[in-house]
Amino acid sequence: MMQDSTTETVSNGPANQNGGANMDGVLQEGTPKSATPLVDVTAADLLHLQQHQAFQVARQILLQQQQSQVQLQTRLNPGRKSPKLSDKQQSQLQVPVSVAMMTPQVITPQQMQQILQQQVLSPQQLQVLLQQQQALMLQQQQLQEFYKKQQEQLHLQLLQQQQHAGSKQSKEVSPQQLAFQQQLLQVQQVQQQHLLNLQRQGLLTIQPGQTSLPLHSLTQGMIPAELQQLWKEVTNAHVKEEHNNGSSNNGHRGLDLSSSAAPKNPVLNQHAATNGQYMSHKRDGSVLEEPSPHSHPLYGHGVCKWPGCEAVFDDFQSFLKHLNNEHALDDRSTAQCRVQMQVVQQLELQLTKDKERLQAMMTHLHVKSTEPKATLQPLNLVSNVTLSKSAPEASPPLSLPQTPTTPTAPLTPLSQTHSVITANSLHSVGPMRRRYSEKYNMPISPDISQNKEFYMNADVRPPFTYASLIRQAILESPEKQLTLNEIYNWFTRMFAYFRRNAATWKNAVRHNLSLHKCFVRVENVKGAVWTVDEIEFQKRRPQKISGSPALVKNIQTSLGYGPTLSAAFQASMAENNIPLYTTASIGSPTLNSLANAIREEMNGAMDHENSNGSDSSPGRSPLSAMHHISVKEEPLDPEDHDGPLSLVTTANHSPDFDHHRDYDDDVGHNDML
DNA sequence: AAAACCATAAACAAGT
DNA sequence: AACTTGTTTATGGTTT
Repeated sequence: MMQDSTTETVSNGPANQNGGANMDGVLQEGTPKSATPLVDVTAADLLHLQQHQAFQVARQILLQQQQSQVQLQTRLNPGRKSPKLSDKQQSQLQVPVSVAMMTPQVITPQQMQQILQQQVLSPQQLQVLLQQQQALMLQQQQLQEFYKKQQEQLHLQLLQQQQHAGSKQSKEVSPQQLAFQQQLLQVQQVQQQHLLNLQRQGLLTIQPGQTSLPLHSLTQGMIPAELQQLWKEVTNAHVKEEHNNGSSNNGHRGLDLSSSAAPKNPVLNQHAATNGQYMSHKRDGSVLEEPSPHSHPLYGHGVCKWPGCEAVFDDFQSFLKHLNNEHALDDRSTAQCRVQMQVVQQLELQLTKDKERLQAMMTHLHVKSTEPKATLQPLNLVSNVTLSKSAPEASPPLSLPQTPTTPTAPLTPLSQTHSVITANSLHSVGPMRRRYSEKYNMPISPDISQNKEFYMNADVRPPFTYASLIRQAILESPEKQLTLNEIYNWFTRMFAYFRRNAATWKNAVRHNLSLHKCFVRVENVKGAVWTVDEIEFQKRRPQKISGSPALVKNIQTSLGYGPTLSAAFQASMAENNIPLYTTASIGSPTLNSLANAIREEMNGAMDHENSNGSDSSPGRSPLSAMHHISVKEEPLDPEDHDGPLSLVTTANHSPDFDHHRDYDDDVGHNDML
């Protein structure tokens, strides 16, 4: 009694972990405005639209990085540089895009290594992944292309305006021009930011001569004062350059992308020196000696590999000089170093993300393969998905036993409804938000059945209440009765999620059993078993869809925000939260990501729902909806018997006639975990 | 705003 | 003594 007074340490554990763990450092919604105070130039309206998108993208990244930077800065320089720094920093932050990007890491090398180690890829997977990456790069390149075009257009417009205005003096331009120039600047800045980001993610290779980026990188490590100064120079020079450029020739501006920030070397344009054949005009001054290691990852193909440098050298000596000279130990270099760390980090994340994506895709495809049949033969599907589960004695009851629940709710319509939940309905999202509460209770079984594999492997919390699940467990049993332990086992067997935090959910199960009238305890020879009183169960107030809102919320929060973010970004953010949960068979990580994807959909899926009044399947889970969505995408998939990827097969999933016994044993081990 | 639900945590008791 | 099984109570969050 007394001794227990100390609150259990466990208490805060699960809840907090689930809920708040990852979200702190990640970006927060707002503050977009500050980044792009675009002036409206009617002429550029169209562009705006396009640019806006680009901005969004860039902004997201920036915000994220800004945050972490500030955070870190404050952590690193609590006292010393603080006065100056914070000062400058603020001004930096004010400059819409300029800086933001220098963000020292947040990941320790060890963490990274850990990540790496945990990601075990088969060669095949790796290959696929690589392909994916390539595709990504392609995308990025296209984006770059797009930027270029934008730039050109802007230049043209600028030119026109100038001509009209008739004045070439940058200082006395019309308000319009000013505005326009501003905009131009911003656009360029954002572009650079974005490009830089891409670069850092290793998605974009900077080519020699593309000084803009390097320069930008340089900025990263600079002392604020210096930086600001430089920024001014650059921007000014840039503007002028633009003017000159515009007025004199628009012909060979082809790839002005670089010139925007690096007016100095118009000659060195990226398209020129792909192979590093160029002589770099980079300022190379005095020669400092600093013994440098022989192995130089920083030197390759005659090019200085220092991030953002790209200087070209004929011989190694020159390079060494350059290295000592340009990349000596100073603020800038260290900053760049940090940046590089971040690059690595980014890559890690990217890799993780894509890997997960890949596996999710595979998982998805696999699942999908079983889906179509569902559409065709709702009932069979269950056994289908359940595959091995050709339970001899219990086959009929097990598949869709819940029928009993509501005579009013015919099975077929039900399953049909399920399949109906397709992209269509999804898109129709509309009016009603959330759940289709009303309606009776649900046959969650179809959902469970259909998503069985998913739940078995993915560390995703099933969107059902404990009560529903317990009921399901009991109903699935041959005799419609289970001991507590058997119920436990069912949970662990059917849901990866319940293979952890046993204490928590088991308590919840017990609690539910006791609490709800619908669960009746029956004394037995061997002890006691639990049964379900359907009537009571039905009595309960119309349940909401997937049970606990808390659950859903939980799920969603654990991943970041769903709805509004672009898929890409969401992904890129989601990865921050990737749990490294390693479980059964294949890839729990994958499944996690699958879950992510699904969750994305969930937001939508859940919304539309109520559309169908006739259906009486409130228990539908978003997940199942998701499933069908996927099915929808590829309606015809006739002979996909086993599914293309046998990956998903699980140990559990083998034939299990007397599965009860089997699992009880198996799970027994797990339980000890 | 209140009621109904749900999830969690936790104290306790009785049995093994 | 340590667990397991059940029962209750309390708290906090969400939906209707």
